[in-house]
Amino acid sequence: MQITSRFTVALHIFTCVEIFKDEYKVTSDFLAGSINTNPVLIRKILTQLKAAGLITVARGTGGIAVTRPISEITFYDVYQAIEPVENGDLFHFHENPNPKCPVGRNIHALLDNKLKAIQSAMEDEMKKYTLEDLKTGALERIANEQ
Amino acid sequence: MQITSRFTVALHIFTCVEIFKDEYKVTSDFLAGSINTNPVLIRKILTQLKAAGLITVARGTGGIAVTRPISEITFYDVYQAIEPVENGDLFHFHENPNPKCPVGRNIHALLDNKLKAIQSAMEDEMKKYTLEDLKTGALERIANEQ
DNA sequence: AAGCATTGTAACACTTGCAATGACGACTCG
DNA sequence: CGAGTCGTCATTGCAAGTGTTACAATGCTT
Repeated sequence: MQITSRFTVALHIFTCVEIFKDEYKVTSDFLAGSINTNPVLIRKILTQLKAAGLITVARGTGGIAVTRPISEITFYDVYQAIEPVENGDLFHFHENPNPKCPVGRNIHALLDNKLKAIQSAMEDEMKKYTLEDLKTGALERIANEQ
Repeated sequence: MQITSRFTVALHIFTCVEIFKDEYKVTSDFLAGSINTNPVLIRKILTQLKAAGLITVARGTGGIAVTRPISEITFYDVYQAIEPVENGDLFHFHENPNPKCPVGRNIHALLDNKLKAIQSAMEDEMKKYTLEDLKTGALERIANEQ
C-alpha cells in the first residue's frame, strides 16, 4: 500500500507555481502538461489545497496564488490537505475483533499508542521540509543543467 | 490511503500465538475466530510471515512456531513481511512527468531524498517496538481486567 | 492403511478508491 | 457578448483488499 500520487503531484504543483508564476500563466492545463496527467485531476487537487487554505484560485482568469509565505508551508500541511485519511489514522484495524477473546478485546488499546507514535514520527519528519526548500532545490537543479 | 489492516492483523496473530500457545492449539480457524475474519485471510498472512522467515507453520497437525526470540522481532520486521510495497517506496510518483518541463524532469530527483527521510523516520520508529512489548502489554491488560 | 484435521492455494465475487475522460455550467476579464 | 478558465458531475477502467468456496497436499492418530 502506497501513499497516493496526489501528494507528490501537489508538491509538483507548488514547485511549478513558484518557478513559473512570473513567466507564464499557470493554469490547470499548463500544470497537467508538466505533470503529464489530466486537468481535472489537477483541479481536484487544487480544490483540496484551497479548502485547506493554502492557496487561492482565480476563477475565469485563471491563476494560483499561495496564501502564506512558502517558508511557512511544510510537507505536512500539504499532506494533511491531500490525504483524506479516516480519523487521521494511518493504520487500519480489522473492524470487529472478537470481544470474547482476551486478546481480541484488548488489541486495539494495546496497539493504539504504539501506532500513533509511529505515525507521529513520520509526520514530524514531514514538518521539517518546506515549500521553500523545494523551490530553492528546483532552482539549483535547473541551474546545474546548463 | 491507509496501511492495510493485514499489518495489524499480523500483530494480532503474534499476540495470540504467544498468549495461547500453551493452552490451545492455535490454528488458522482459532485465529480467525479471535480476529473475526476468514481463515483463508489468516493463512495468506501466515504464508507471508513464513516466507519472511519469522515463523514456521506445521502442515497437517497445525500449529505456529516463532523462529526467533520475540524480543528480537520488531514491528518493522512484521511490516516488511506483510506490506508488498513496490521497490520499498512508501510514496508514489505520477508515472511520466513531462521531460520538456524543467520542473517535470527534476521533480523526482528533487523529492526523492526528502521522501526517503520521511519514510525512514517511520521505519526507525517501528524498529523500537518488539513482539515482546506486545506480549507483556497484553498480559498486563488481561490481568487488569479482573 | 485409513481417516481426520489442518494448511496451501486457486478461483471468484464484491467493494472501494484512484485515475482518465468528456461534458457543461459558473465565473471573470477584455 | 465571447473567450478562457475553474468547479463539478457522471462514466469508465483498473487495481487492491477482503470474504468465500472448493479442493488438493500434508502429517498425525488409530
